[in-house]
Amino acid sequence: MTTIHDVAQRAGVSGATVSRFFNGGYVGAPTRAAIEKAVQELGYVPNSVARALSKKSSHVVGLVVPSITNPFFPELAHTVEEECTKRGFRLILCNAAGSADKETSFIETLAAGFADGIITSTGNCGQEYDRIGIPVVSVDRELGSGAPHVTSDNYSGGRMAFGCLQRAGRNRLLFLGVPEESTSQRRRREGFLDEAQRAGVETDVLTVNEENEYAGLWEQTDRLASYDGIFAWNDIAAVEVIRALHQSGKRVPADVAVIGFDDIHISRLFIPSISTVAQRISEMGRAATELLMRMIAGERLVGVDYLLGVELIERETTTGS
Amino acid sequence: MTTIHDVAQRAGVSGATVSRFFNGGYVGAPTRAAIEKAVQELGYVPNSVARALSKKSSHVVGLVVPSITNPFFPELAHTVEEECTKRGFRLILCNAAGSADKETSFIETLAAGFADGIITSTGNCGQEYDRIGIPVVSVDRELGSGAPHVTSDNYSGGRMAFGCLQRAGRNRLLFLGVPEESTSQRRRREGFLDEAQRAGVETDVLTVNEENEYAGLWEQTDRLASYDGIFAWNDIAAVEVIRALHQSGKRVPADVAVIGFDDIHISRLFIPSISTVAQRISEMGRAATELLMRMIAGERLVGVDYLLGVELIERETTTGS
DNA sequence: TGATAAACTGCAATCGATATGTAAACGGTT
DNA sequence: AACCGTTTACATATCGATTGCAGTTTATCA
Repeated sequence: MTTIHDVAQRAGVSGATVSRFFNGGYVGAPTRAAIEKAVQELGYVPNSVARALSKKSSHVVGLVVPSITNPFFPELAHTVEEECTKRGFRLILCNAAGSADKETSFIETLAAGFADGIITSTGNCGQEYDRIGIPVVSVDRELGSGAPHVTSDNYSGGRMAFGCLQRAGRNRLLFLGVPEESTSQRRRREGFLDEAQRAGVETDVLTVNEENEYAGLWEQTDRLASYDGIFAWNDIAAVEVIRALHQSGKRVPADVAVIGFDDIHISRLFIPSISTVAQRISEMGRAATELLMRMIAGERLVGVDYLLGVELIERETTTGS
Repeated sequence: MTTIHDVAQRAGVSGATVSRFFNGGYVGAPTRAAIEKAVQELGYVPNSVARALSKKSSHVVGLVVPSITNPFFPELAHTVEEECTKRGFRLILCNAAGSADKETSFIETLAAGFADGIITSTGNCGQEYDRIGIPVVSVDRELGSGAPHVTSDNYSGGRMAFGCLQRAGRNRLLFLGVPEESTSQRRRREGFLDEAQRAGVETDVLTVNEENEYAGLWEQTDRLASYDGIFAWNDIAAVEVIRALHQSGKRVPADVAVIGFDDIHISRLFIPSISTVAQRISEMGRAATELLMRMIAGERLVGVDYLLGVELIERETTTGS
């Protein structure tokens, strides 16, 4: 590995001068030329680790996600990435894959100079985020800590989902979620159940482990088929449940109406197209990035949270035939 | 930020001893206890950047992907992640998002101490990888460089796809790809076309920009409907084309049979389920990680490439109905 | 008991880059 | 010739941790 000193030696100057060459500072024209030549010849690239250690800043943002196979997070990552790039930051993605250990390990690594800030959509390690000392913004989930968060109005979304199924004339309803309940899921469930209660409709709750792509769902097809309306806590779960119903001979939406949450890309493509409560994913990414950038710039943001509206999108899985 | 010296001071020992405490070395029992206590009280976490600079190793692997919205890459990332974790490495994901600039920037950052090795599935910057001086393995695509690569037998896969469509009695065939042709796509196309020629079946080629989720596809529905068999170069493209056909009133597979490539999770779930040439994604991740680990351990691997077999999976989009 | 090895600990150099303080050289003024 | 502000460049300390070397203490064995 060629270092700044190799370049300095070759150009006949000191390391400090080479450093200034890269970071803007007084460097005379002939010296500049000599350094350029040396850099060229040696193929020198500044060592970002050493630079990060010295500057205590890396122009890198870390995005921690709980899953990478649920397309919601890649879609979110995509917009965050764009926003970061626009501002001259690079984004690196860390998949905690549901493990709190991995998450902690990522947080610590990122905080120790690898990244200038963290955007997280995992909520397992709330207290960790408090003591790491670099800016943190959470998106989609709320941390216990004082970090700003950007979330959708999940509660209203849950209510909308109920309304949609009700208008489709369904009254044997099921909420389908996962056992480890995030704040997002809780709100969606509560909105759904509150509205159902108000309307006097009884509703069941079923949780299925999402490990192994909701494999557990396939052992429950009989039970699923005993409802005529299902609210899946996200679109991926909706896809799985529609497939399971289809497999067991039930028709969607004729026999069972299904509505999801998120509005990931596949929901529009699926046949039948999937009704869902749309989160404004790109807006979430944009808002989270903006908050983080302000914090990195030195603003102290506490209790500055975004609550984004959601939108009911009625497609084929709830609208008759 | 608390440093090793804060801990040392509080525990009444030298920094070196604290370092040894963390890295395994001679530390007496009472000293050990004192350090443990100090670490506890201060909430000290070793700074990974400083550690990486000193040790010239970070136990981090970077995975560079060309896209994150095509689930193939998240699925690949998932298996690579597992393999890395198993070996005590962390994986960070870098999405080049089709931009060679971003890719270069990631490579340089990763190479300059952030990562001990790189697994890449982007082929835009072949020559970059040669001069960075850390181990590189490519997967799914081939770099121009001497880096080991792990690829599927795309050529055979293309032939299988043709065979499948032929057995379904189709003879007005289309290959659907993207304009920026990767080595993978080229092989698939060549296998498909060679076999078609051998069988005396004429075949068209259509490329559609995948930006904006294949938006261009929707302007070509008439053309698509003029074929009775389509080989999409990957499953996501297959999903899009099936949706476009469905939208324009064509039936799959009755009117047009469609086969994809990859066997991502959604292919099995889609209705109709999508026929595809399966890549052994987890095997690819495993092989790539293993090669990289051997290189990190010091082995010089040149010309050591894996060519993994593919498997035809006939589902509903090609098998009558 | 004395010799020798093993266990333990600290000092200081090092990783590669940045930043501060210092100083030389510039043409021009007094 | 002393002084000016400005530009240019170097020496050196620093970031936070690791590591070789050396020194001290404790354990082991003849």
